[in-house]
Amino acid sequence: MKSPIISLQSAGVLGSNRDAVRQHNLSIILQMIHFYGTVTRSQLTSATGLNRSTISDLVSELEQLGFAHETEGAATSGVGRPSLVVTASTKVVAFAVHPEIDATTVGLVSLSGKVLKTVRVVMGQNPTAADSVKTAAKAIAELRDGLQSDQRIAGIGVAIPGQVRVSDNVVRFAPQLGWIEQPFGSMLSQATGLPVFVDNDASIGCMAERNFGAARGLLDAVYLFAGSGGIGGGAIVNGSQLRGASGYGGEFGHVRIGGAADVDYSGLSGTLESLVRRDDLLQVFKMYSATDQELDQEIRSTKSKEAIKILRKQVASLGAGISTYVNIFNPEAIILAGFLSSLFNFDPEGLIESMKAGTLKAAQERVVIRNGELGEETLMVGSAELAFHGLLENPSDAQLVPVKKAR
Amino acid sequence: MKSPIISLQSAGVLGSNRDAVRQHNLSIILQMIHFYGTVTRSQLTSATGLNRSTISDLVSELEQLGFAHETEGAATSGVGRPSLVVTASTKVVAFAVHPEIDATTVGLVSLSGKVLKTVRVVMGQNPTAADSVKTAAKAIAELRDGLQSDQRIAGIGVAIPGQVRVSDNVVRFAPQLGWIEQPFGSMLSQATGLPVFVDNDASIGCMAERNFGAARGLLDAVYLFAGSGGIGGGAIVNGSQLRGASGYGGEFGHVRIGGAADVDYSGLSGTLESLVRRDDLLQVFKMYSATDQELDQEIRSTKSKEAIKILRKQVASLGAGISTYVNIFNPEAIILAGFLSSLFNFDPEGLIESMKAGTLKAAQERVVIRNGELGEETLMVGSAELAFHGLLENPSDAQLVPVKKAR
DNA sequence: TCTACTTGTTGGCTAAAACAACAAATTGGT
DNA sequence: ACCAATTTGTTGTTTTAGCCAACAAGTAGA
Repeated sequence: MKSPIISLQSAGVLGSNRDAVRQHNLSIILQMIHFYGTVTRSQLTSATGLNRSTISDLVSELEQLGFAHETEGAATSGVGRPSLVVTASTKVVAFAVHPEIDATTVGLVSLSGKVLKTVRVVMGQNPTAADSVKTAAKAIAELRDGLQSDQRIAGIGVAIPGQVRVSDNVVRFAPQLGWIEQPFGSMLSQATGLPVFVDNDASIGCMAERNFGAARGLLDAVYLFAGSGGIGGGAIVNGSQLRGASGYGGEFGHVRIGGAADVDYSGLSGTLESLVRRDDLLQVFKMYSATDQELDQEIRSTKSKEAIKILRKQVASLGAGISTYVNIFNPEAIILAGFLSSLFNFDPEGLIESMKAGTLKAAQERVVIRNGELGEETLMVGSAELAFHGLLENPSDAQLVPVKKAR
Repeated sequence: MKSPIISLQSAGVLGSNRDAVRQHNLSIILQMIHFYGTVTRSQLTSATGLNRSTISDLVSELEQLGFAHETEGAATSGVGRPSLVVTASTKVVAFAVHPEIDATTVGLVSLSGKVLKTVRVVMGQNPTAADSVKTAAKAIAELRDGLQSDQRIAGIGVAIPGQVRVSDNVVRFAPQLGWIEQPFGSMLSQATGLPVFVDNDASIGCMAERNFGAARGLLDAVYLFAGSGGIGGGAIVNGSQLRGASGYGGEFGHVRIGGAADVDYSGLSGTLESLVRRDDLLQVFKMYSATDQELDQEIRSTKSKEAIKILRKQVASLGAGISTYVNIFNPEAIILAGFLSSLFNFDPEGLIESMKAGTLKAAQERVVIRNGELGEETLMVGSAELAFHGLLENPSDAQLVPVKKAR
C-alpha cells in the first residue's frame, strides 16, 4: 500500500506532466547503469518496458550529459544482433568522508560505485569537528588535484558515527567523537566549495548493502552494524530507507531488549549496545585495540572457556535484538556487519535459535540472517551514494562541479 | 531517499509511458477526492501542478467513469469566478467486516470514506472462521439488497485481530479467535461473489488514522492499538505503510520491552502486550467485560489506590514501549487507540516522561503523542480502504461489481 | 549460404498535457 | 449601477515524449 500522501497544500508536485515523465525515465535508466555498472540496451528495454527507440533516445541523452558511454560490447548471449553495452562514465566522481576517533578516512568513488582511492589520515585522539573538517578538506584537495580536468564532482558524502539532522547536515550527537551540535556539513562545504551530504554511518551502511551488497534489490531488510563506537542500524521498508521525521530513525542499538543492568553509550539501559559490546570481547582477549579482522581471527580460534561464555552470551543478546526487529519489520533478510558478523560466524545456529525464540512464527518463516558483503568499502560506497543521489533523481538538471575551479 | 528498486528482472514496469502518466494523474485526483470528500477544481490544479484544462479533462473522465460529481458549489472564497466543486460519488461503496470473539461487525462505507451503515451480529462464544464467514455473508447480502440498482461495489475489506498473509488473504494465527491457517478471504469471496481483502486489524487502524484521522498526511507515524485481544500496531514509514515481506510487519505488541516475568498471548515474555493488559484493569475494577467507553469512564473516575497503582505501572510500561518505537522510527506522532487512549488521558505527563526516559534526545524532540480520532469507525473506514485501493490506484481499469448479479 | 532471431535506426504517428485567447462569474471601489 | 481587477472554466491549437512499423545490421546454427 504505497499511496502517496495527498495534501492540498503540496504546491504542484503530485501530477505528472510531460517533463516529469522524461525525468523519471532518465532517472530510472541512469540508476540501472549506476547500480549494475554495465547494462545492455536490451536489458534496459525489457526492464523498463519502454520501446527500443525510446531507450535509444534516452541513452543518447545520458551520453550527451556525460553520464554514460555506449560501446559495442562483447555481451553476446544467444542469437540475434548483439546489444550495445552501456557503462557509467568514469568522468563523474564523488568523495566520501568518514571521521573516526583516531583517524579520518577519505575516499574517491566513481559513478559506477567503485572505490577508486582511499586515504586514511591518522589523527591525535579526540579530534574536534574542525580538526576533522580540516583533515578531510586537505585530503580532498589532494585527490582533486589528481583528477583529470574533464572529470566532474557530484559532491561529498559524510558518514558520522552518531545522530545527524539530515535536513541541514548538522551532527547532533556523536558520543564516540564527543561532538555535540556540530554543523559539519556547512563547515566542510565552506572548506571545499563542494556540496556536502551528511548522514548516520549505519544508515549509510544499510543503503550501501541495499544498493550494491547483501541486500541488493530487497524491499524489506534490516541492517545491524557494530563498530568501535557502538551499534547502529538501518532498515529498508517497502523499498525505501527508513529515515524518520528528522533523520534519526534506525537507532537500533539503543532499543531495550533485556534487563536494566548495563548502560549504553547514550545512557540507556538494557539496550542491544549495552549487551553486545566489542570492548568486552577485546578485554577477554586481552587486546587494547584491534581491527575487525584481528578480532574475528581471535574469535574463530579461541579455546578460552571464559571467552566462549561471553561470546555465547553476546550471541544470545544479539539474537534477542534481532527478534525484536523481525517482529517489527518482518524483513526478508537481516544483514550483519562489523564484529556482529564474527558473532554470527562463531555460532550461526545459536544466533538463529535465539532469534526464533523471540519471534512470532509467521514472521520468522522467510527471514534470513546474512553477513554484509562490502566489508571495508561499505561506508565509502554508501557515502558516495548520498552525493550521487540528486544526480540519479534528476540527471538533466544535475549540478556537478568541475575539477578545476573557474577563475 | 526513495530510490525505486532497480532489478533487471522486473518485467517492464519501471518506465513511464504515456498511459502510465494518464493513470497516475487520474489516480492522484481520485485520491484527493476520496481523502477529502470534496475538493474544488482550483485546489486540484494548484496541488497537482497540472494545467487547468488538463484537470478539466481528467475530472470529466472520472465523472464519466462514475466516481465523481461536479457541482457549482458554494465554496466561494475571495474574488474571481467560483471554482467547481468535485465530490466523490455515492454510487460506489465497499463492505467492511470485523470478526471478534463474541460478534461480527459488518459495515457499509462510501467512496468518500463515510460509514453509511453498521451491523453488529452477536454470536456464540468461539465462532469458527466458517461461522464468521456465514454471518458476514448474510449481513452483506442484506445490506446489498438495500442498495440502489445503479450503485457499484468495490469489494470487502476484512480486519482480523491476528496475523494475516496478505498475498492470499489467509489468517495465519488469530490467538483471540483461536483461528489457525484459515483461508478467510477465499471463503468469504466464495460466499459473496465479491473480491475480498484481508489484513491485520492494527495495520488497518493505522491506515485509517493516516488517511482520515489523527495521522492524516504524516510521512512518519506509529500507531498503537489495544483491544480485548491484545496490542497491535502499525507504522507509516516515508509515507507508506509498513507491511513487511509477507505482511506480518508491525507486531508491536510482541516486542520485548522489559523483564521476562509475564507472558503475552503469543507466548513471548516481557512484551508490551504482557505488561499493558486490559484484563488486569477489568479485574481491578471488578468488571467481567466492558466496552472501551465503560472502561474509560472507570479509569477517569477511580479513586482506588490499587487501581491507580496498576494504572501508573501500565502507563510506565506503555511509555517504555513507545520509547522503543520512537528510537526506531523517529516518528512525527504516536497515535494511541483503544484503551491505550484512556491510559494516556489518565496520566499524560507520566506517559510522556516515561517515553522520554527511554528515547534519545534528538528523536524525542518533535514527536507528539496523540489519541486516534476515528473511534469506533476506525476499522470500518480502514477495511473499506483495502477494497477501494485498486480503484484508487487505477481508476480507468477498476473492476466494480454491480449490486444486482447478472442473470 | 540460408534461415531464424534479435537488436539498432529511421521517419512518421499519436495522445496527453500545455498553451493562449476568450468567456464567465465574483469582489470591491467609485 | 457600473467598471476594474481577479480568478476560473472552456475551447481550439500546439508541442513533445513515447510508440509504431519497416528495414537494416549482426549473430547462431543447420
